[in-house]
Amino acid sequence: MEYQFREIEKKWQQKWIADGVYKVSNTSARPKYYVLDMFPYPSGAGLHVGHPLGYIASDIFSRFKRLKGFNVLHPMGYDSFGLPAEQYAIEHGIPPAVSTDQNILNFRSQLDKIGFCYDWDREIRTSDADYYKWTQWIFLQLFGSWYNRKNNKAESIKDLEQIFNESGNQDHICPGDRNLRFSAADWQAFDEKARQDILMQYRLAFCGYGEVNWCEALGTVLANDEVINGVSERGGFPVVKKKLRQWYLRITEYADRLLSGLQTVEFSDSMKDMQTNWIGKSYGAEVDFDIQSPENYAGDKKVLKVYTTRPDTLFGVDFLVVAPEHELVPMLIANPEQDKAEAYLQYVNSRSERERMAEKKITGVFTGSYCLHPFTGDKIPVWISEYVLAGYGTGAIMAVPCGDERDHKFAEHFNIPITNIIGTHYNGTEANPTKDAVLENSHFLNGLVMRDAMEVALQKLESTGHGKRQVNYKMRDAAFSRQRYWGEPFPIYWKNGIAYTLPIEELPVVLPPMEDLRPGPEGEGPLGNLPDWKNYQDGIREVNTMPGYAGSSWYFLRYMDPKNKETFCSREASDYWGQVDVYIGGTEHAVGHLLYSRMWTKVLFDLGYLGHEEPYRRLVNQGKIGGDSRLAYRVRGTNRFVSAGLKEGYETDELHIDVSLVNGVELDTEAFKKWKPDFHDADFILEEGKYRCGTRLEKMSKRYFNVVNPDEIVEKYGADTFRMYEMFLGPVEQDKPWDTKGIEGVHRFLKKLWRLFVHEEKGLVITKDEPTDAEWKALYRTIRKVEEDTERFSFNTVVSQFMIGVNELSDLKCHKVAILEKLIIALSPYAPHICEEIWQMTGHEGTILDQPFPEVVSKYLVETAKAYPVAINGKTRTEMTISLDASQSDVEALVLSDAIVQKWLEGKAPKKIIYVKNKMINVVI
RNA sequence: GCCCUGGUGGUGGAAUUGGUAGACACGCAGGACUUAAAAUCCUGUGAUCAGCAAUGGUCGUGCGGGUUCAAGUCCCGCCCGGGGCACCA
Repeated sequence: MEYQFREIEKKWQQKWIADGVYKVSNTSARPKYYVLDMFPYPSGAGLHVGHPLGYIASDIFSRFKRLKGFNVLHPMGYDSFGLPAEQYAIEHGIPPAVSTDQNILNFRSQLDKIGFCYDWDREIRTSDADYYKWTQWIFLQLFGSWYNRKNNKAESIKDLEQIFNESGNQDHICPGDRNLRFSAADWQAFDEKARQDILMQYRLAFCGYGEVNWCEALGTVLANDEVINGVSERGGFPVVKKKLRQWYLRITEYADRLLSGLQTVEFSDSMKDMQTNWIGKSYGAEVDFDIQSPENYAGDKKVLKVYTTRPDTLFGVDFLVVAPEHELVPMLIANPEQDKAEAYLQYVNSRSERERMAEKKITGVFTGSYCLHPFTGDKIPVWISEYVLAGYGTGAIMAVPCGDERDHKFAEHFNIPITNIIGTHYNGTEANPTKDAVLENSHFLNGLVMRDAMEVALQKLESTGHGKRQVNYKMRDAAFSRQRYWGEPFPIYWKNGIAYTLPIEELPVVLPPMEDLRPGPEGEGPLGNLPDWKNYQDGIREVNTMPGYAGSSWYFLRYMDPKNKETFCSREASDYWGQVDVYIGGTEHAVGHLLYSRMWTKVLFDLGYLGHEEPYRRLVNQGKIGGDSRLAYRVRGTNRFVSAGLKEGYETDELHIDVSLVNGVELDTEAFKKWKPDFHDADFILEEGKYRCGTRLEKMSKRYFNVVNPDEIVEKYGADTFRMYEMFLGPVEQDKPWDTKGIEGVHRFLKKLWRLFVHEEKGLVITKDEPTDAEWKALYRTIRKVEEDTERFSFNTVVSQFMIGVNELSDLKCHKVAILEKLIIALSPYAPHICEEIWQMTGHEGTILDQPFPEVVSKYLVETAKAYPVAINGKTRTEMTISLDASQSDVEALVLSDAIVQKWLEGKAPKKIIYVKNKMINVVI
């Protein structure tokens, strides 16, 4: 009887569902374990072989933990709001709700074929009203809270009103406007609008004005990646920046806790680095430079505040640079530079922030104005340049060319004289960002080492009132509204310019069905086109929707209690399941999703809805599987294709060929001719009778014809083979190319395993004989490695070890059930179908899923001797088997008596013999 | 530009803490079984030099230096690929 994987897999997938073996209970005597995948956006393209990589890893881990005696929560759902569905609706007239449902059906059928152990009763979809009701509810909590810096936690905005009523805001600096000051009497005198405007500046979810990419021709706001070189990706229309009212989350209030929380979780160091850098905490100073009034200057602000992290370089300032968006720019621009400056501003307005940051070309313009140095009184020119970003610090910098590379290039490019304050540390051609130089030309800082001068400068700035210490974060408050349709509506309506919340009884605010998703008037999203919906009592509804990360910021909580009608997740459920023990997903979510969900968790914790404030205890990043494209070379202007090895002799155009038409690199020329009508008459210049394609590793994408669908692989080799092969490809964390060819090896392994139990003609061949020590050793060595490596997510080496184990047992002709049944329990997380089938065939009742993971009996693994590599001067020359309890002198005597060692010694005495027990021996001559 | 990450045979990769580089597979070559094929099994397979062979020498983990008895692994400087950079998710 052969290994008939199709029958086996279908049979068990049906039986497992019928028996409800994957149902998870919130009450159990077993300890809990929560394994979570980053849930997918259900795109129309379906799954390719890259997607399930992380899902397979987490599935194996979940099954492993179950064998280890845990009550394992392993849910799946869909992040089903998002821009592509909306775009698809605009292009094809199919409503997002419809296409999303179709896509989810497709995803589900693809996932089911792979044999995952998800508890589908807990499935969630972020676009379900039952789900986003609670997303809206959490938004209301954010809206109804402020961050009390004294207590370091979110508190109710009602408490803040009470505080204002009693003592004004003197104890609680306004995060939205730190210059805002009012007394209790002021507060009591304010009208409703004024009070609400102030409260808005404290709320964790608040409204403000922010710049967006505005495309007049399309009448809509564009995402950064929809803008290319200042024009829209669709249609190529000009895109400019425009200020629109936006919702934000005050994540900056959590910056410090997001930083310190990193020390309590197991994320990779690189992941922690990325988050740390994103938060970008820096210590520095704000320095006030008085503006020397230009002729046309009429405003009342006379000070330009700059932010610097290097107050020690205060006397190396040669010019100041302000961001083009800086509020003082219109006042700073002075004749005769006015025209040039305005032309420059127009140019900058056409560029995205990313383009500006990536720009290597130096651009800028002199404003015509000067500031006065706070200590020397020198006149310092003020420039405008796009390399200074308005959102960071004060939007203005003091440029110190001798110490900062960008400032240096700027000074050189515009011929601005450079002051040297670090003596020989500056070579005149390149900035030196050292902190160890002794300062010169630096007034009261002369003679100090820069590192120490910082504190001196800070004190002086503060004591003279020219500046102050300032901690800054690169992180900005998170924009939380989108001018789009396919997202959660806000439970907010506006009246007299005041935002009011809808009563909780009215949640969910259901997204009204729409056919035509054209943008609304004046930069509004499509909901702006629905006057009936928009009107709410005597006000109007908020017509923005929430961004993609709203639903994904708390979904891990809903899985714990997915059907709860009373609350987003009961304290009982969240206290039982607690943190996600292992969270698996791609690094592309390193900063966005992970930081937002960490913040939401902290807010819910502060408000008492959760007992823990870090959502994920351990994070594992899975790599991407790249496509392995195949290329053909068409001789220019002909329909003739030249094989890759001969293409140098021709002028060719390169074309992507569907990978299914190619075996290895050899093109099936007949299939190619049938692929597209254009190629029907193609002819070929062959090498050695074959057409060889070029190859290239790149993103797996329809456009490159390199997409491999898991369904096809499962159909051809089975889910167990597919699961193991995905793991065998390499470390989960690493990016790697997909090459279907190697899958044969894994498939052969499963067939070989099968033959340990079943002979093709004789049927079952297992025996009840007592195993030998060699058999126990082969088994336990495998089990130990499987256990260790599974625990540390090294699944590729586990698959290798299973191959080694099965190879050894096959060589030993071992058909003993005592050995083999332990082996298949250990293998069942990796290849559940074949193991369950064998489990049943060998006479067991019930499922293999709940067996205990076999315990290693270490007496079979004890070694008494080791084959040591013996090196001469670090190069291995021979091998000697020596008892493990040998002493240094035993080893020296043995080694020196060895013929090969003697040959290399050439009669001389060795300088030293290094003996590292259980590792190696090195003879130094 | 900034941040992160990777680079080891023809290919995917292994080497967990500085200690036998290339485990395990794929591919390839040769052989067994078969009328034949498939399947299966066996042998070999980093490069290079010497040798009929057993075997032995040299080189070898992107490049150039360094530390060490010993470096794929640690340090310094470079080159190349991939991801992220706030409205793709």
